[in-house]
Amino acid sequence: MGESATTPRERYRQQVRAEIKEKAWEQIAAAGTSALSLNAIAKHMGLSGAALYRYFTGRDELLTELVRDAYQSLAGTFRTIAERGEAGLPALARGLREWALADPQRYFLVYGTPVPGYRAPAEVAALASEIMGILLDACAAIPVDAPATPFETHLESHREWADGHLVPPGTLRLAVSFWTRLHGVLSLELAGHFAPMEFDPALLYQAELDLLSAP
Amino acid sequence: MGESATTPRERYRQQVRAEIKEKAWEQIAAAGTSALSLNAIAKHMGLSGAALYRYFTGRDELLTELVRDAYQSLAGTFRTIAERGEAGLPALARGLREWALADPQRYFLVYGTPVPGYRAPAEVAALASEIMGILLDACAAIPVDAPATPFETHLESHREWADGHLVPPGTLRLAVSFWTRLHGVLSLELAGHFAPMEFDPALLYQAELDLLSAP
DNA sequence: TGTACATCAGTGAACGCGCGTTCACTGATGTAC
DNA sequence: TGTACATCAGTGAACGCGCGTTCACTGATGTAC
Repeated sequence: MGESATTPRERYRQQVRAEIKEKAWEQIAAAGTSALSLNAIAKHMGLSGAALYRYFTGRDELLTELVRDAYQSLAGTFRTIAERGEAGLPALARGLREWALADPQRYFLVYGTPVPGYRAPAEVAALASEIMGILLDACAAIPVDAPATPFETHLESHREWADGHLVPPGTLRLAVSFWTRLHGVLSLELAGHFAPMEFDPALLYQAELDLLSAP
Repeated sequence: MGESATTPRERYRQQVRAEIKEKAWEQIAAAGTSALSLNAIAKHMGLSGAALYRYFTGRDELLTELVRDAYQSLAGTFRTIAERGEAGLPALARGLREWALADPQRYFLVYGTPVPGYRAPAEVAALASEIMGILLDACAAIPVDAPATPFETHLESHREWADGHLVPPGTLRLAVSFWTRLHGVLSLELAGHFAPMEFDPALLYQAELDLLSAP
């Protein structure tokens, strides 16, 4: 329902498009983003390579859509948490971690090594901004001290990017630290850098979260 | 000197090998690791593609050597700082940042998105371990509290990886946090995720460093 | 309900490309006497 | 110092491969009357 207005043909189209993307994710998971190939996807689906051009104008459009979907997925996760009213930092942190672990390659498509030439689709900036906005709102509920460090002082004159969110520098710093610290743990964990050490990354993640607002 | 025993031919060989690697880095910087190609390197050097097989058994060996060089470069940076006797955390942090900014793609080769199938050369584990060792030694100079958080308690029974370094859990946690927090800032910065916000990442980096040992 | 036409998913052959890699070879550089 | 031989850097052609992409086409599915 809600899609009942679409014709069967259009429904079929969307189904195949979805299946193409699904196979694309499988391929990325198996051999990385650079191994993404329309021909290989087609073969996996029992189609000729040319058939996919009915659904995507080319490899670039597919990749761009995957990136967009990845951002949308993370933004959706945050939005859902916020709408449930449980938008504290712990809830967002848990959501972020679950989202990352559910599909590491999706995480890397958003936060991983950038391909030097690649330009993300415009829509992505808005989604990234929404994610930051939800995080800022959650941070605004936490009391912060007056600006003390040089960075916080610096933020006083560099916070136009937080437009619409009337938050003090301490709050901005909290949001940024939330982001960088949790990302630091997640990316090293997902890249396998903790493997030689036997500790549980989940506990480290929690510890970093706990130290955020209780300095 | 020290290499004066090598024949001119051997010297030439090493020179060409070095030039190949140089061009390889340029190529990686320009279009990412996945774009690394022996033929393209050869063309840039005015050689036929086949000529490079005198210097590397294939693309894989070249890539593996670049990875090894990257690790060696970071380990060397840390080692030099430690040998100078200025092995405090601020010195290591500064060294890490300079190393990362000097060549972002080299940084990403070490800490970036892993290629699902790829296995790092064995030598790399030893270098990673040396890096961690130097960091642990620096952290050992800083007084820490008795284990308080679940993560620190957990570390008491999971610290065999720090063998040879007789450090308390609080020290291990400090080293791990140093690593993850600074990496969090660096990787987001180098990937361009701070671009929309106008603040200076260097100040954030410094702030994260300052908050490490003064919780 | 049946026929005539339009739409559109998918095919298969073809294109040019750059890749990694092998191989028999040429010619310059070094070594032994 | 000069000659005979071995070493080795680099060539150029060739291999098979998979890639992205285009194009004229077939045949099934939907639409209009």
